[in-house]
Amino acid sequence: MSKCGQCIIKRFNALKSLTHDELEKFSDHKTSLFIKKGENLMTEGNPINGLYCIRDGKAKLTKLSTNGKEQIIKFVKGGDILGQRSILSDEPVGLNTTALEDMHVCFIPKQDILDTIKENGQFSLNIMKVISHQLNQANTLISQMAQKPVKERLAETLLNLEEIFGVDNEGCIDVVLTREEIANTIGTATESAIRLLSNLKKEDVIDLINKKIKITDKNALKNMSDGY
Amino acid sequence: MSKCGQCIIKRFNALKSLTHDELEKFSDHKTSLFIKKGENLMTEGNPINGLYCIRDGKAKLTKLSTNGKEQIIKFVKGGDILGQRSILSDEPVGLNTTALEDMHVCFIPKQDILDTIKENGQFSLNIMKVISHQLNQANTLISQMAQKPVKERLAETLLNLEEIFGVDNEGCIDVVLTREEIANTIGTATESAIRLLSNLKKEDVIDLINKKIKITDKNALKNMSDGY
DNA sequence: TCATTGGTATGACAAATATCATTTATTTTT
DNA sequence: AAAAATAAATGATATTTGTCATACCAATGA
Repeated sequence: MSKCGQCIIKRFNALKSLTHDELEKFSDHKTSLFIKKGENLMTEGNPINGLYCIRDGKAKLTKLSTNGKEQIIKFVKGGDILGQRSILSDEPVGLNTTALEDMHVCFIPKQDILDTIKENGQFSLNIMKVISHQLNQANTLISQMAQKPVKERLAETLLNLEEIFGVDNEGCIDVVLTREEIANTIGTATESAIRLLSNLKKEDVIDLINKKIKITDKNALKNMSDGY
Repeated sequence: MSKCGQCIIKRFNALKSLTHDELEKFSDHKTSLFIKKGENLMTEGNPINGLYCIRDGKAKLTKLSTNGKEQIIKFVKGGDILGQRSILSDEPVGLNTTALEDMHVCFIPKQDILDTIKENGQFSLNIMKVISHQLNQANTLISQMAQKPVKERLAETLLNLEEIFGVDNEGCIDVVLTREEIANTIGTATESAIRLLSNLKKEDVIDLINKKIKITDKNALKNMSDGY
């Protein structure tokens, strides 16, 4: 199995402040796992005993609401780390992590993480920064969900998706989601999401190519997301 | 000014893991401030240079959405600490903190906090726990805002308010909010909030006494918040 | 005391969104 | 390739929620 020291993923996340020795320890203890599209990496309510570092692939983080509907809270991709919140607060996992495509993930045991947090102040601060940033994003999302109508939330979501996943060589947002998943992201009925996407296409703001979405008028979307 | 070592507030929050020397340092550097009802302790977008520890009083944490409406994200009270997210992520303040009644607050300079985080692993972990817990709550709220209809969100909010602020000697939720503030918490129009409160009173689930709300049938509210 | 103000309440109506039904397209299985 | 299953699209309609208008009430100050 490859060494953590050589993994380029670590350059992009909180692991970048680790010393050589700490990386060696992680390397020795880590396990590598492969998750198939549709499978769960973590499940809401379950305990967790380590940190996951995504080497490759995309996933949705979801919550099941009391009425049985799935709410997508967040999307993650290669370079993101998962499980830190649950490890730190010593609470069960809060969100389901479901692979949107086949994933390759590294697992680092909880104790190694906690030891390193105590020893390496900079690593500790980096992890805090990640969580702090996530909290800020979550607060923003609460406000948007509560205040914005569905059309604005859809516009916002499309811009977010392009921001997170980038575009493929045809200019399409580089992730494949079902209409239902888009609806579950913005918190609306699948039919409503479909209708609004159709409207956006008619208004020449987006293009629907195969299973992917291409933003053709980003400014229009930005204005729309702000209610203009 | 009183010493941090004697402050009972510290028993209830992340400050409880501080050593005697650390508390002394905080004591020497801290300043005490009084915020009148309606005034802001922190303002969205502003930089922050320390941690606030609420000794007494209640506040709402809000975000102004692009359409100019206020969204209440969270309520805080004596014993809660504020500003840790912003300090740690080195980002501007994310939420306005507005006093719901006169407040007494202690301010501890940022550098003291950062020094202590590096030196005291347990304090560091406690702060992380606080933020992690907040992130979990925020994620839950996203799901509720996105998936639940207004009536269920109101029921949920009333239960939350009683949980946070407790009840006074008449059994009323011990905080005074305007109808507009309740509406801004659940993300609806003021008139809708008023109407739904009136309905709840007619259904004998709550009682409206002066400016306060008394939950008279908690079970009914719980069921309602779950959509039954 | 009266007048003014801000918060609360309620009705009438409009707009947004969900639900149900049906059709069409796309993918998967046989 | 045909059949079956799943996903997407669209119309019709019901429900929820927001907006506007107006009335009411309670606190406050001249």
